[in-house]
Amino acid sequence: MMMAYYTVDNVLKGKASVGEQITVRGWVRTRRDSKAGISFLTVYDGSCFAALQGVVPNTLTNYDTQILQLTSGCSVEMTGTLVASTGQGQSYEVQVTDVKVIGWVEDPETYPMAPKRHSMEYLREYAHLRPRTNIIGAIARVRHAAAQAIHRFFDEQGFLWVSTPIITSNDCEGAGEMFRVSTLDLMNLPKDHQGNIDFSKDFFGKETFLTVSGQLNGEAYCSALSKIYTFGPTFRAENSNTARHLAEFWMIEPEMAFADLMDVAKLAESLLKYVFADILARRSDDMAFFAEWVDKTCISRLEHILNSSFEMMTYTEAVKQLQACKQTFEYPVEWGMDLQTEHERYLTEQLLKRPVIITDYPARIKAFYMRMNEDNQTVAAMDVLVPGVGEIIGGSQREERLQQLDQRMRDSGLDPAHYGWYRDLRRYGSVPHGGFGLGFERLINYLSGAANIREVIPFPRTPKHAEY
RNA sequence: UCCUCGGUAGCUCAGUCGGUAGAGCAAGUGGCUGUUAACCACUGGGUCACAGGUUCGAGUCCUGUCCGGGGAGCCA
Repeated sequence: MMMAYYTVDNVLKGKASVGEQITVRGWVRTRRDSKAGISFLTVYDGSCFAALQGVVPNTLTNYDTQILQLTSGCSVEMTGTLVASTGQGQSYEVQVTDVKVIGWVEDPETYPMAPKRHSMEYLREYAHLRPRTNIIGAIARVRHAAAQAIHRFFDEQGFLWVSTPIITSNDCEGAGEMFRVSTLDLMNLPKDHQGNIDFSKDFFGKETFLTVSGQLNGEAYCSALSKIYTFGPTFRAENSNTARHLAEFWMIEPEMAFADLMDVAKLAESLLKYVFADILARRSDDMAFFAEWVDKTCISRLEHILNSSFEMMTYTEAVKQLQACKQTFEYPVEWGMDLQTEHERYLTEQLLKRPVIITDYPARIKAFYMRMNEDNQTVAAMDVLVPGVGEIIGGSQREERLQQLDQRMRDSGLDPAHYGWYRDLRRYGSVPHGGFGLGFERLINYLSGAANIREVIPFPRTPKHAEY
């Protein structure tokens, strides 16, 4: 007989017909025995949130020897006839005629993924087994769907995906500490005449690091192809121990030519809305799970956002609002100071209760490449803040005027001579342009309601943690 | 890195005034059952994070180290 393999998702979506002989392969979620002479075996394969229920009669030859020994986590190949289910909770089930055990769980008592609720902290210690749980599986599917949606959005909008380098010699970007890339022998470092490490002997002949941002390279391609974006890994060697920082994370950085800050803000809003709508439509099963077990509001708040526009507010206006409100803050609010987390939270979570775009920050607290405004005090920068996660996007219109750029570099303590190729972009056919960085994991955090960013990347890298 | 709270069974936790250990879940066995967060009964399961100290006696008090949670800074 021809064996027809199906994923659980395809079976539940009706791609197999009732009465058909089908085979699914996956892992046992639960086994429940009935004295009616049957066992219920639910099998998942990750293709969707739901598991497929098999009804296993005790007449199978391996019923006593194998079926009754199956525990959560065992891998099986289950064959039988697809039927409409008479029980509640599923539309289809399989009248099983054969179960092949592929792999046993050697000791069910100490199998780390017991069929019960585990804490997120516990699951994190088993990063190689946690994708077998409902919640991490759901996050993995949502993460995949969000990445696909982002690529689709940009493609539809005429943006080209540019792969900017992961190893870079761009230093002092002001975006944080960098991881060094080197092949030098740490036990026997080459030294120059002054006794400094001689990096001319290193692999690239100079100091190199893992990228903290693809933006500067992105600007080069934007200055020729008009609309580009990067989507790749990013590395920050900050000693950050929070629920929203990783040492290795993924970032999306669009860059648009002939664009001002308002164009950039509009792009950010339409990108986020596109992804929200897409996830609600395509991963409704996983979102329903999040809404029931993780964050009751995670669906309703996305729907609400889709029906309203983002709030926009200048930094100066935000400072006024914070000073006028009755809330008492640990840190005082004063024009010229960076907004503290408590301030950002108040604005997005209490005052507005939805995403807000803060624009036009004081030049002193922002990076050198952001474009100076007419007032000569603020720059055309923007941060998108969302409830629960905080800053999900940071972006700006870039300084396209060479003189102003050089001045901003010197004011930031940087030597323009070290930025030759970046300055060239302003010397040859410079155009107004801008873009932003979207933290991919922060986006998944917002979508799923997961409280910690370490749950939304498969193998999180944080200070002192690079296992697996 | 700073502040703060914690580390006790496979997991989540309780443990009073310092007197050698408890529950729920999970697991095992049996019962019941077209079940689906199953239910009922019984059983097994402990280097109380680690090292030192105080004490007749430490899960409990003190010191140090390691690890984890929450908050902050850095930012996406």
